[in-house]
Amino acid sequence: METGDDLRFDRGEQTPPRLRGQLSRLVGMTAVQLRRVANEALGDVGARKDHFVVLATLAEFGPASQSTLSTWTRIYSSDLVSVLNDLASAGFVERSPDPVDKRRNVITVTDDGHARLDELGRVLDGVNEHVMAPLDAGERAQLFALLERINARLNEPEQ
Amino acid sequence: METGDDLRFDRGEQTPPRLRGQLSRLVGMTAVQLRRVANEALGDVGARKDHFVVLATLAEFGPASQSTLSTWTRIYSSDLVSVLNDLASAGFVERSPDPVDKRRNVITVTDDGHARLDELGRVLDGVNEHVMAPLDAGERAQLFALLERINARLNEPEQ
DNA sequence: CGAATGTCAGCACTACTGAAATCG
DNA sequence: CCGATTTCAGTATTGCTGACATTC
Repeated sequence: METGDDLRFDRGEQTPPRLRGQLSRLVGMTAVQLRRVANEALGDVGARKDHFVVLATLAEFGPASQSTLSTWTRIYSSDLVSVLNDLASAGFVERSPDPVDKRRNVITVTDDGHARLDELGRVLDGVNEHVMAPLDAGERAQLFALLERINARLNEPEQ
Repeated sequence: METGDDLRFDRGEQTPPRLRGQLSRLVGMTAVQLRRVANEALGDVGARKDHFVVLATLAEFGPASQSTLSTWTRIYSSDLVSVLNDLASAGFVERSPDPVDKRRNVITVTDDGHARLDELGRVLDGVNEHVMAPLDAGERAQLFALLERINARLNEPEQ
């Protein structure tokens, strides 16, 4: 099954030049892999990515309604519901009705929630360190800066 | 609904430091946006991302079986089927049985396929130019180089 | 009334798995 | 019999939309 097979010679991990120049492909492949390793690490401690995002945002900016939390985190309000269900039932946040506006809930991080945030932070720091090991501090800063500029461009009002 | 509302003061697009240091979040957000603009542009001419990937790979490396095409493109064989159905029914590739191994198909790009590849290439080049406009040539090269090193790290045999 | 908020149900896309049929 | 190839069916995750009830 090996000899005379002219369709399976090894191109290995090569990529055609036309594809190599596509930023969306390179970023996309990287994103998939990064998400995979991050989710694996978080899954080991029973968490998901959005748990960390919500806890970190609340810890930094203070209590908020779900709608403001949605704009801060860029997580859709509809998706926030199940994330907050998870966090609340585990005792990491408290979801209490806002006395001055009965449409809203006020979301607050508990002490357990701060501890959880620290735990998830350590997990993710480990992942980041492992992934970025080949880059020195200057290169890491440069990568972040370049990606943030691309991001800013993508978030500009179109045209 | 504005006065006395201490839950909605504007944090704007700020991001907590803990989140700003997460490579997976930054790359993930960038990937989502890049995919969106690329898909919009490709959708305008009735194509999808994988169509370009397959055509570009076949044009560069020559005819191949679906299984080798799968390893070259990193598209799962099961997902390749519908992509090739699209391309074949539009006349951009030919899927003919391999005479020396009746399990395989040989996939070949047609003349129309090469024209289509050029068309999609122009479309995507336009997208890339628009997105990377704020970066000069050196910065673009650096961004690609850094991402490729991260990618190589992620593709290392684990540990 | 119109607008905002939280909730639910569902869609589209993508990465991925499993199994079956055919053939080497 | 074992393994490779193509195909189909289906799962899980995620970004996103629409609708609804409640409240401002």
